[in-house]
Order: sequence, then structure tokens, then C-alpha cells
Amino acid sequence: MKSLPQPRKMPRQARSQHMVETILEATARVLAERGYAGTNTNVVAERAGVSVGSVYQYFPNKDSLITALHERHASQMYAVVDKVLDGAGAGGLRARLADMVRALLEAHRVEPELHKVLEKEFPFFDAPHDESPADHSFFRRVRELLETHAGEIAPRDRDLATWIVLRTLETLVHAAVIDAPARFSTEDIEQNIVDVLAGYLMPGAPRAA
Amino acid sequence: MKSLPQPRKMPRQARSQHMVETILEATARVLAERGYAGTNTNVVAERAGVSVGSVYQYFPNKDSLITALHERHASQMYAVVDKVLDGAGAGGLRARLADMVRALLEAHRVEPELHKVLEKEFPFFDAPHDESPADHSFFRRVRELLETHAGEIAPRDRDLATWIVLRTLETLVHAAVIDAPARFSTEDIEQNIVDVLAGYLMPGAPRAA
Amino acid sequence: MKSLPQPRKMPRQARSQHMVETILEATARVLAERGYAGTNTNVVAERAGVSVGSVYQYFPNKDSLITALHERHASQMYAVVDKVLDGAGAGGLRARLADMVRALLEAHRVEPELHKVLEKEFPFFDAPHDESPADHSFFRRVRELLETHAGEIAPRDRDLATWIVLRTLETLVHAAVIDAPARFSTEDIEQNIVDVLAGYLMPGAPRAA
Amino acid sequence: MKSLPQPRKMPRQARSQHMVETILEATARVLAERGYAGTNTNVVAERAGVSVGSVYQYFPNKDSLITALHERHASQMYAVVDKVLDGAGAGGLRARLADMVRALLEAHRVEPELHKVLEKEFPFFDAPHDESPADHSFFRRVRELLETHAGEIAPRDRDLATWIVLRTLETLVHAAVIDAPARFSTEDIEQNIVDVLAGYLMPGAPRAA
DNA sequence: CATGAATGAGTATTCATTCAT
DNA sequence: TATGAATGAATACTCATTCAT
Repeated sequence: MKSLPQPRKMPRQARSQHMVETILEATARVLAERGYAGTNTNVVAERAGVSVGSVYQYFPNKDSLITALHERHASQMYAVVDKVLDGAGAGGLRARLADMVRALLEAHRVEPELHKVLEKEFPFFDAPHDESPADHSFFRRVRELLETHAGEIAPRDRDLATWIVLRTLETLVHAAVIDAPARFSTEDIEQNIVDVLAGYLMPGAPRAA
Repeated sequence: MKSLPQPRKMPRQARSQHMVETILEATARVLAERGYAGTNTNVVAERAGVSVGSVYQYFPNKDSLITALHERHASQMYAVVDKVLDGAGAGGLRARLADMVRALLEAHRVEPELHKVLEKEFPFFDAPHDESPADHSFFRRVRELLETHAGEIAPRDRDLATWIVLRTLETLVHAAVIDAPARFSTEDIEQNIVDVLAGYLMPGAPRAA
Repeated sequence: MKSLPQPRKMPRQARSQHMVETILEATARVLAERGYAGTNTNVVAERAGVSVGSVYQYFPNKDSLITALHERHASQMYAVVDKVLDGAGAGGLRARLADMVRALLEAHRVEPELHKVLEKEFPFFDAPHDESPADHSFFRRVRELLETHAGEIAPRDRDLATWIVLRTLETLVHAAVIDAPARFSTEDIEQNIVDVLAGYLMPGAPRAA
Repeated sequence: MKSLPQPRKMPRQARSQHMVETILEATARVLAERGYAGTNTNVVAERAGVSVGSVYQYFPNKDSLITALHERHASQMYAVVDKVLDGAGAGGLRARLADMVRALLEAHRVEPELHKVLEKEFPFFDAPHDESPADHSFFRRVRELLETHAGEIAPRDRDLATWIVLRTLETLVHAAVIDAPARFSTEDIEQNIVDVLAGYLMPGAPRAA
């Protein structure tokens, strides 16, 4: 089981930072347009307007490109959720869950094509969920949320509950964006995802319209 | 979006049937041991004790091997669920859901390595869920289950509910087998998956121990 | 330099004769439609409605198929010329040459596609012109023609003259059918081919309209 | 009908130029020694002392190698003829034709083996004569020659005459090098080729010894 | 640091040919 | 004889990676 490929170096200079960004952007575009099979370092380099050598200056190998993209995605998603939870609107846990679901769905609808490949290709890499820093943060944040509403939720093992929630949230959001038959309306799907989570955490609670 | 690769010929004779089986078995083993990247037609053939030519006699290309494996997996999982639901034990919807979850978890624990790769690689192919016959059957079966218990369930759109249940069931079962941190006990996970489904379908219902 | 592949056996029975014909026909069609690269024994067999094994019963290898086709073509062309020369019309050598050219052009226009590939692929096989029986006959026939008109022709070495005539005739007829720019009329081409041959053999003779 | 394969990149730098040359030389040698069937990109690369990748850096596919070789051959032949015609010796059209024939025969005798395969394989590619730049130049040059001697020649359609001359010249020269039975002397063949062309263009003119 | 020409191991796929039935 | 499933050597082409400039 190979470990998560890491960027070769932590680029500190602005120029390098920019280079990394450019390469990652190119990777995203190529990946979105041509899928994993059609993506190769030479094309990425060309698309980034950079030489292959430069790509290898910052990424030790091809897979690290994808991994980095994933990490970026995870960070972005975490940021989205973080912001929404910080925004601490009114209402109880259900409202918070609804906020998260809506925010994530929105975020995913920005570049559906990219997320599509990202989701599709992710499992391709032996990157267990718990090796990503962003995923850790995500886990912690949700866990905190459950703690905060400890009184309202049914599951005993809060750790397990967090894990279940994350897994479910992830799949359903992705499925909604990628897979969902056209006959299901966006609102209904959103609603139902919330229902799944709320139903699990607060079985007795009344279900909103 | 390319359509599902189909076996090149429908083997009717026993000899051919056997050949297809052998090849598929070999594919499964190789896939489980070496992952997608490490799997190639020549190795599969060798492992099957068969010539490459024979592989291509029955499968038009490499991907069709994986696709066929998936279809087989889907069929098996459907069979498992079908049997369990036919076995119509006592109890309401919750009992049925519990039966399904337990049966699926058991089935997946037989060849965890294979299911791992299968799950990991599946999205890799542009095979939307609804192109697989087995998936169709699965959908129909679950939908019937919901119809049968129409009185007990909350979600209005039964089609959507079926979709949500399937997606959730699939991920959580796979996650349980592949991803789950060791600190979660098998029983707890199982219990919680049922809670997710039951909580969604029957929000008010009492949660069993 | 490999020698001309020969049909494995001289089939005497009607059934076999028919089989050989069928296979050769199929080869011709496949060759005409898909070119040499696209032609393979399995396709030929299928097209002939026969098993590959049967093909190998009568032809030792793939190339022998093409060779046989060539021999058939050569025979046919010889037959055409033979007939025309036997028909001994009025006029001198020029008339005879004109007869040959016209007959050959007509014959080639029947299945231009096939002749195209045949001509294209012929040199591909190490089959020098003088190994084909039909080519021998052809040579003899033309040589006789020159002997008959010995008094009218300029070239001293009648053997060489025959060779030159044959080479020229062959290319120009093929070029006329395959290559000729559309702006040249059929009649003009025909006329000019005759002029080439007549001009060579009877330099001083008046050129007909 | 596929178009002429083109070199993948137009090499401008000396290094690349050299690489292309090396590869082409190797192709020629391999082709001459093993024929088309025996020629494959890996062998060519090896023979060129270069990696396969480099071959593909400059030639998009195998066929483009052969095509490039042909073009080179055509250019060389054109250069030879061009030089000879520029050398404008004394004498009329017949002398010019004789010059061309002699020059071409000489040129072909340098690497007979290569020209053999080249000629043999040429038709194999769907490269009509008129797609090659060199062939165009050749056509133009010969056409000019005929114009220059317009007063002496019999054929009305000078375009057609050029075409006929080229076709005939090409075949007979190649036949002379490749096919000619040993019993024909080089000089006799040369003489007769000139006779064919001169007899066609200037039917009445006296035939030199 | 950036470049991009060069590398060459790796792989999917084809197809002539055989031979057990 | 006819069949056609099975064989497996052969080969075009790709692409991650390196390294001299």
C-alpha cells in the first residue's frame, strides 16, 4: 500500500507558488476534459504553458498531481463547510445539516465536470480518507458539531456517527451532482439528503417540509 | 460516453462457458492482488492458464474484463438481497433493512480484497449505475419493498427514496468493508447503517437497541 | 528470395474446385474492399462462408491466396489477349497492338477496384514476372506476334523488345485505370498507349488518327 | 483514402535534422535488407542507434517512415534529372531523353536493393503520384522539355504526353534495375528505353545506333 | 531553475496457423 | 475433409521520467 505522494517541496517563493497553481489548474482542466486515461504529464505541462521538467520540479510523479488536486478539493470543501458552520444561523442541528448540504451542493455545482472526474478517480489512488489533513479537519469540525448538539442526537458512539455522517454526506452529494436521474428535482434531492442525516442523528425529530 | 463493453460472444457451449469463468476468476485474482494499474491482459491470460488470444476471443478489450466482473458482482449482490427478501422473516420494514445490510456485509466480507478493487475501480469506467441489468433489478426490488411498506415510510417520492437508499446502502457497506477504522466494531457499524436507512424512511419509529 | 507459394494441392474433385473458387472470390472481394492490410485469413474464410481450416486445406499460407489471385488475373489477361490475337483482324502490327490495348483496358475496367489492389500489392510479393505460367504464355504470345511482323519492326533483339513491350503495356494499362487524371479522355489514353508501342516497334510508320 | 503521412515536426535545429537523417538512413537499410514485412519501428530505432520514442518524436507512424523515404527518393531522382537537363548538352530531344535515361539508370544502380523495395512497396501506400511535391516538380520539368521541343514532337496533348513519358520512364528504369533478365545487356536496355520514348514523341525521326 | 529532446520499459491487440473433434 | 476454438509470437505506439543544456 503506497503512501500518499507528497509534493516534492513546499514552495515558499511567490514564483513557485504561482507555478504550482498553474500546473494544478492545468491538471484540473485536462482531467475534466479528457478523463484520467487521457491525462498525461506532457499534456498537463503543455496546457500549463510550462515544460515537463517544471512539473517534475514540484510534483514527484503523475499521481501526486491528482492527489494534490484532491487535497485542494478537500480543503475547499472544508472551507465551505467551515464558513457555513461559523455563520451559526438560527435553528438546531437540522438547520446546520441543511446548511452544510446546501453549501456543498452549491460548491460542487461550480465545476461539475471536474468533480466528476475527481470523484471517479479518487478511489483509484490508495489514499485512505484519513491521510488527508483536510479530511482530518473536516472530521473534527463535524465531530464538534455533534458534540455541540450532543443532547439532541441518538447515536451513542459520536466518533462512529461522525464517520457515518461524513461518508453519507460525501456520497450523496457526489451522487446528486454526477449520477442523479434528471427526473429528481434539485430541491427534492437536497431535502432528502438532509432527511437522511437528520433521520439518522435525530430519529424522533419532526421532519420539515 | 462510451457504452458498457460487452463480452464479444455469448458463450453457449460448456467449454466456452468454462473459459469465460476461468478468465474472470483470473481477472479477479490479479485485480485483487495488483490493482488496476498492475493488471494487464497478458498477466490475466497467464494467470488463467490461457493464451492472450483466448482472452480476446471472449472479451473485446481490457475494460470489458472489469466491466464483466462488476456485472457479476452486482448480480451476486442482487441475488443475496433477493434471497433475503424472499425469506420474508417476521418484523416490519426495519427488520427487512437489517436483513439486507447484514446479508450484504457478509457477502462483502468473503473476498474483501476483490471488492475493494472493484469498488475502487468501478467509477473509473463510464458505467452509469443505470446501465447494468443487475442494478436495474436491484432498484426494482428495493422499490417494491418500499411499496409494500408504503404506509410506514415518510418520503413522498418513492423513486427518489429508492435511489437514496441504494446509494447510501452501497457506500456504507463498502466503506464498512474497505475503509472503516478498526476502532469501530462490526456490529456497531451494521447497526448504524440500519439506523441511517430506517431513520430516513421511518423518522418517527423507535430505534431498536 | 522465397519462391512462389503454390496451392497446396491441385484439386481435382468438383467439390474442391468449387471451394477454391469460392475462397478466391472472397479473397478478391475482401482485398478490393479493405486493401492488403485489412485482409486476413479469418475474414476471408468468413466471407467465403467457410472455416479457416478449409482455407488452409487449399492454400498453404496467406500469401498464396494473393499469389493465386494474381495468377488468375494473369491468366484472364492472357486469355483476353489470346482471343483478340486469334481473332486476327485486318491491318498490320499497329492494328494488333491497338486490339490488345483496347481489350486489356476493357478487361481492367470490369473490376477496377480489385485490379487496383492487385496491382498495388503485386510487387509486394517476391514473385518475379517470369515465375508465372500465365506470364510465360503471355510472353510467348507477344513474341510470336513480333516474329510474325518481323519485317516491320525496328528493334533487333526480339526478346528484349517483347520484354519492353510487356512492361510498358502492363504499366500503362494499369496507370490508365488506376492513376490517370480525369482530364485525360479514355480514347486519348488508349490512342497514346498504342502510339508508344507502335512508335517503339515501328518508328517510321505513319501514326493513325 | 488517407492522405500522405507527414513528419510529425519540421525539424529546424541541426540536432533534430541529424536525427531525422539517421532514422531515415536506418529505415532504408532495414527496408533493403528485410523488406516491408520484416521492417518494424523497433528494429529501425535499434538500427539507427536511437530509441523508439525518438522515432515517434519525428514520425507519427510507421508508414510515414516509408513515405518520407519515397519523397526523398523522388527528390533525388528529380535532382538528377534536373541537373542533367540543366547541363543542356548538344543534340535535340532524343539526346535529352537519352541523358535522362542514363542518369536515372545510374542513380538507381547505386542502391539497387533499396530502390527495389521502395518501388515494390510504394504502391502499397495510398499515395497517388500527384501528392508528392517532388513528383510535381518532375512533371513540370518534363513538360517544359516537351514545350521546348514542341516543334519536333507528335503528340498533341502535351500534358498527356508528359504523363505517358513519366509513367513509362519510371517503370522501365525500375524494371531495368529490378526485373531485367540477365541476358539483356545494360546498354541494350538503355538504348531501348530511349527508343520507346523517342518513338512515341518523334515517330518519324531516325533511330540512332 | 527552466527547458524539452531523448529514453525505453511496458502493453493492448492482431492474426497466421494448428489440431482436436 | 471440414470445423473453429485456441494459440502466442509479433509489433505499433505511449508516456512517465531523466538530464544535458
